[in-house]
Amino acid sequence: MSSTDLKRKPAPPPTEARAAILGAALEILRSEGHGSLTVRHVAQRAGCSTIGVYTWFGGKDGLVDALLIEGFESFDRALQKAKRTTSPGSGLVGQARAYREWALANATSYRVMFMQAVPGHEPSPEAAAAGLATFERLRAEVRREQLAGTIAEPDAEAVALMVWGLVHGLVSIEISQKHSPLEGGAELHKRAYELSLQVAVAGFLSRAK
Amino acid sequence: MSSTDLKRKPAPPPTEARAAILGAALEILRSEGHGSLTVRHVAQRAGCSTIGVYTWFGGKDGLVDALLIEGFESFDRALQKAKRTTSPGSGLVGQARAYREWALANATSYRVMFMQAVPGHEPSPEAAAAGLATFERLRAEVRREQLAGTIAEPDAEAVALMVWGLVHGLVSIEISQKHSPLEGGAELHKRAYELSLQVAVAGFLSRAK
DNA sequence: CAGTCGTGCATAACGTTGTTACACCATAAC
DNA sequence: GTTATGGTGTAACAACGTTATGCACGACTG
Repeated sequence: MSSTDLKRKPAPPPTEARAAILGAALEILRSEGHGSLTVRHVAQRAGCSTIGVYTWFGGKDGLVDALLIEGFESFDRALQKAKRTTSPGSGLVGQARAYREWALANATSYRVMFMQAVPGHEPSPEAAAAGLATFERLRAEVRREQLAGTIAEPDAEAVALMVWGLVHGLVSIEISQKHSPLEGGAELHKRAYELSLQVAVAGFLSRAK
Repeated sequence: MSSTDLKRKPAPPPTEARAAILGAALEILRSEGHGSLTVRHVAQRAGCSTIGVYTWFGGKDGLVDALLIEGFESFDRALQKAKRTTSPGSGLVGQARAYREWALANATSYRVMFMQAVPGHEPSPEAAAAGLATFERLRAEVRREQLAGTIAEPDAEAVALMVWGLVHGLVSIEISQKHSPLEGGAELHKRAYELSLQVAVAGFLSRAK
C-alpha cells in the first residue's frame, strides 16, 4: 500500500499458473463433473498447491466465477456464429437451435452457468451480469425481428423472456433427464423443441395488440 | 433378522422423532434456506442428536429425499385444487397459473425439488419418480384438452413437454432473479407468463398436422 | 556487488461438514 | 430377575474450504 507502488499491475495479467489452474478446473468439470471440483483436486491437476487457487482466484468462489465467465464467452461465440450462418429472417430460431446444441454439448458447463450446479456457490455480480448478457442479446434479436415484421407482438421484453424461458426450460429438463431418461428419449426432446419454436414463431407472427 | 420377528414393522411408521426431524428440516429450509440445512443444525432444532437423522432417514440424502416427496405432495395438492376450481375448458392454463403461484410461494422448496439446490444431492429413484408425476399429470391434461378440441396438435407428449419447459423455464428464471432482479421486476415476469400461455393456447388451437 | 523488499508457493493447521464406531439405557419378553 | 433389542449420545473419522506461518526467488536500491 506504499505510495510508490501505484504504477504496479492494476489488473492481474493471466499468468501461466493462473491459466494452468483454470484449464485444470475446466478439464475436471468436463471429465468428472462438478462433484470432483475441489480446491485440492484442481491444485493437484494444475501441478501446484492449494494456495495457488487462493493466490490467483481468491478461493473456490473466484475460480467458479472465472469458469462462469469463460463459459459465457464460449456460449456467446456459439450464438454469434449461429447468427452469422442462419438466414436473416429466422435469426431467433437459428439462435435457439444453437442454444440447445451448445447446452447439450457442454452440459456440465451449462449446469454450472444456468442451473447453479456448484454446491453453495452463488455467482458474483460480474458473473451474473455476464449471464444477463444472454438475455440482452435475445432482446436485441427480438427487436430486430419486430422491425423485420416477423414478430407482431409489441412487448419485446415479454417476448424475449418467453423465448428464454422456453429454451432454458426445455434444455434444463433435457439435461436433468439425461441419465434417467424420460420415455421417448432424445427424439421426444427434439420434437418438443422444434414444435415449441414453430408454435412461438407462428404465435408471435399472428399477434397484434 | 431372527425368524420370530417377522411380525414387526415392515415399513417404519412415522414416529414422533421422525416427524420432528422432518418438521425441523422443513422449517430450516423455509426460514434460512438450503445453505443452513446441515445434519447438526436439523438435529439440534429437532431436539435430538445427529444420529437421529441417520436412524430415521439413513443420512442427509434420505432426509432430503423425504423433503422432496413432501414437497411433491404439496405441489400436487395445489395443482389438483386448481384443476377443480378452474373452468373445464382451460384446465391447462389454470394449472399453469397455479404452478407459478405455488413455486413463488414455496421458492426454496421449488429450488430443491426442480433445481437441485441441495449441494451434492441427487434424488433417489423414488423421489425422481415423484417428480416425473408432474409430467404425467401434465400429459393427461393435454390428452383431455385434445379430446375437448382445444388442442389440435396431435403429438401429446411434445405438447406436454413444451408446456412443462415453458412453465418451468419461466418460473426458474424468475426465482433465480428474485434477489438480483431483471429490469422490469415482477410485472415483467407476470406479463411474459401470461403472454406465453396465450401464445401457446392459440398456437395449439390453430395447429393441425 | 551486497542488501532489502516483495511476491508467490508449500506445509501444516483450523473449523465445519457428513458419517460412523462404540458404549449406554430403556423397555418389552420370558 | 434376566435377557434381548432397538434408539441415542459421545466422540471420533475423513474430506472439504480456508488460512497462518515460513521459505525461496527475483527485482529494485544503495
